[in-house]
Amino acid sequence: MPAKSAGTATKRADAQRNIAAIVDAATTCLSRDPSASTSEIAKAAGVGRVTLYGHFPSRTELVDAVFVHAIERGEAALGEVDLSGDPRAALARLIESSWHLVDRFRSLLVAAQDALPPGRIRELHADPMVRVERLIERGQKEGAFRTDLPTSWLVGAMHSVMHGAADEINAGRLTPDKAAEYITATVLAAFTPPGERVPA
Amino acid sequence: MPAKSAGTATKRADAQRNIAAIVDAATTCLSRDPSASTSEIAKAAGVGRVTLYGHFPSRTELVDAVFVHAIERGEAALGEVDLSGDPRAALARLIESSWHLVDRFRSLLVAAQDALPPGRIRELHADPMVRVERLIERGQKEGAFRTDLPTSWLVGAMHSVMHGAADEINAGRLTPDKAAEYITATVLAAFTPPGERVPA
DNA sequence: CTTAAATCGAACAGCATTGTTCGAGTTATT
DNA sequence: AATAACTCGAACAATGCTGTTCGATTTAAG
Repeated sequence: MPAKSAGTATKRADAQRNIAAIVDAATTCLSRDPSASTSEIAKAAGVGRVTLYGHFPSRTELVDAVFVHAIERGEAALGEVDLSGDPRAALARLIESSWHLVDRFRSLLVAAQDALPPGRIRELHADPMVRVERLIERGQKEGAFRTDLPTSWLVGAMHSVMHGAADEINAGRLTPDKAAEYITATVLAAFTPPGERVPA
Repeated sequence: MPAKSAGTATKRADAQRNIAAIVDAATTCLSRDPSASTSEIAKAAGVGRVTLYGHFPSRTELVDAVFVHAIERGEAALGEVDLSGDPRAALARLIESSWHLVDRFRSLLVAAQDALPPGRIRELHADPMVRVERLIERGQKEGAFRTDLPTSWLVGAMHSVMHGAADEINAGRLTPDKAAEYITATVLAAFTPPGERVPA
């Protein structure tokens, strides 16, 4: 009787291991090629294609699971960032952490964009978004960040610059070690209220 | 005898019309869906699929032709922008013009990215890029723009913000009429040298 | 040790795409 | 009006993907 307690259909140990292997393999495969096929992913996971479909009813649901997993890992990392104190310093710390996530998972975002139904991505991005938004709002209230542009725009601008940095690295015009520094300098300047001096 | 002068294989008038119609239709189709099929494009052009392949040997070459055409139109528009005088004002004018192009052709860029061989896009973007780069370099020499970040990074950052604006519009968080204003405010602040005041 | 769960590869059906071929019909050009 | 260029739709082959079914085999769990 596989049902230990009511409702929870307990999977066998090897099944759980394979599921984890598939999600892991899918993460790396989709990060390399957003349109990676299920064959490719199954092979990378060291598993038959049938097994994959045994655990995920469709490619779409697999991509969804991978995306959810990535978001969770991101949330965990971002949750440990100290967002107190001077908003500018806090933003610098947040960028430092966020940047690595964006760089690592941006191709995966592309995969999600043309596999998942519209709106699903923003639904999953909502929580991580809030963290950034809160910090920016606090900075605006304290006069550290400009208020002549909407908070949502500033969030988007920060996102855009990070994505742009990933592109620059891909194009070979930027080295990964300098990225965080450039992003921070650019965003801090962009957030400075008109009439105020840009921090050095 | 269709050969009027040596070498130039003169196409018949209706053929020329159809080619133009195909490129036009492809532009709008690929702008809506970067993975639009040749059937879709042919139908939109009011032309048989065979005719399309009669003029373009492969889907790839059609995408290339569309992209080249778009770049040419863009170059023409940007060539009329006055880039003299205060670098900040000139940049604002350049953004105003560039923005519309980015907004109109960004999906087409996606189509090009996964249809054209790597490097081809940057090859075609080289000329338009120079225009922006020159202006930023002048601004840097005159002390209007920061010099603690590479020119190529600043170019990329401007590009990223414009692309981000297009995303915001797509997501319904931004209206097209405010976009140029937001972009300009953000980029001008981002370009301000550390220690200097952000222009109002 | 017994049983149920999980695995495997091969093979199938279905779908969409690209690019080509054919023959018959239409239209611009001179 | 004669000719060559052009167009059309239908049909074809080749490819690659998704998702499913089959029967045989391995493996975890009580």
